[in-house]
Amino acid sequence: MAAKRHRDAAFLAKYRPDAYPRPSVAVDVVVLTVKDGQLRVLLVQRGEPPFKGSWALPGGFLRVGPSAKDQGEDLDAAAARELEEETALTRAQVYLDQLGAFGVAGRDPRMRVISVAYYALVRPDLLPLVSAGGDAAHVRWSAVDGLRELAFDHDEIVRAAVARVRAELERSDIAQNLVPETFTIPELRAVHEAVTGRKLDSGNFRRKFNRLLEDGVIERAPGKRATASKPAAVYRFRPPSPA
Amino acid sequence: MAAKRHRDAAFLAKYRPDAYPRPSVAVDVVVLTVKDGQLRVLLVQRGEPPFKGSWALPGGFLRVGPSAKDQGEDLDAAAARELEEETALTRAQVYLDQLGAFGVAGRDPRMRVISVAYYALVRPDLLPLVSAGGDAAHVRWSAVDGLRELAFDHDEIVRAAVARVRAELERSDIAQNLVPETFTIPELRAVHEAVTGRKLDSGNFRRKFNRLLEDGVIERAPGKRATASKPAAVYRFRPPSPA
DNA sequence: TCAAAAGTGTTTCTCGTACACCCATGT
DNA sequence: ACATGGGTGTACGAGAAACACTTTTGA
Repeated sequence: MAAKRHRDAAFLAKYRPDAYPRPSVAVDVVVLTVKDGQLRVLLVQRGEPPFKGSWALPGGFLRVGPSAKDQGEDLDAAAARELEEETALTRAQVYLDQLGAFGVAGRDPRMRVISVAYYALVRPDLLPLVSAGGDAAHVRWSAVDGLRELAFDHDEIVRAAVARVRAELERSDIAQNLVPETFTIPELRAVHEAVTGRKLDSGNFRRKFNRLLEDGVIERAPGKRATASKPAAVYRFRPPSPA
Repeated sequence: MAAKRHRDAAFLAKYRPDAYPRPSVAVDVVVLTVKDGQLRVLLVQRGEPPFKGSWALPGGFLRVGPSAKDQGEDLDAAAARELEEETALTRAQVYLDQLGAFGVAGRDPRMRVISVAYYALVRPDLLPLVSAGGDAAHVRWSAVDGLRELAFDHDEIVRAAVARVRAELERSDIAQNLVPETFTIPELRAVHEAVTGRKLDSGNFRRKFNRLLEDGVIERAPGKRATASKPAAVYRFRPPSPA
């Protein structure tokens, strides 16, 4: 054991990273929205091997600069770029955050690839912009449950993203990135129901909502909205105050 | 905008990842423990440029195989290896989980490096094994607050790890990775206090502890422990039942 | 007028927080 | 004997959950 440690230390001292093979680094984005009362993920059909014809997450390789001075784009920028290429949505329009790195050896049959996954939340009123992007035939909003046969380990990445969003929903205000600018209480509730997959008591949800109102997180917006029955009051998330 | 998208699409179609520069991928480990009532992180002093002489997280480059068939070690394995090289602690002895990827361009002056950060929790009774590892002169357990002048962006990584552990502590049982096999209620409370940085009410903590007892997460261990005052009962986390 | 969904009220339980207090022990 | 810290009891408030009920509308 001590001998092994010694070998490792010796190895490290001599280790010259530029003399050894490097992995490729990809950035994949789990683009999520709520559509038809369901949490859905944006998938694109691959036109190239490997996994040609399979559905996969939008993504691509990180662009690395040629020199120490020009090291290329940031990871965040790469995620925003991939998002914009596939959906015509800019970073300012969506919530975008890193999920983690997925790098099991063999996950890409061509070569070693480390994928840094991001997740994005798209408000449903922006959905038309997405379709306007590329060719709709190879893009699809798929329900997040029971996904199979995705390229690479992308189903695992989607599962991780969904778990993350569910956890985040309970502790923060990310729900605002899944409703239009203005919304009614039942609409916000529908988002929570879609994400968690559970029916919520309307009365209890209203009380929680009222706490957000009192705390100033949410404010009344002008007007009412016609619904299937009684019209509902319209609200908006209060924009972050310019400190 | 549409024109830009088109250029990007054309670029992508022709993009041959192996023809473009790749980043190096490093794995850094935030090794945490509770020592002297404080949450502390393991730092090593760099013996090589860049940042020679500065304190940094233990870490190193991911070993990538030479071919599509042999793609090298998994990210998790690399983290476990780095941990063992620096501390002589094996993966089975500590809690080890991924934190995320840190890849801002320019974070390493030599070349583009994406660092996949992990965090590890070390029980204090294993601390002697750590010092037994490398040369103690270049290893240090530093308090996590107010860290400055770390190499690269390692202070940012430590901050992220601490935030993660604090959040995790409230929702899971990771505290068990920061106490010895058997422990008293006040000892576990001291861990919570060290991690959160707040004094906790001993009575309230005891009630929360009792819930864990009732839920079978924790069980009584034989014996008592002598303390500065009244001896305290000894407990242990119940090992996960072999399903 | 009837169903659907908005909106209100009430009750119960759990949990976090604050705080007063008793008890066993080492010094 | 007394300070220290283990261990117990109580009380309040916030919030989750379950559920009964009224009100307003479109069909």
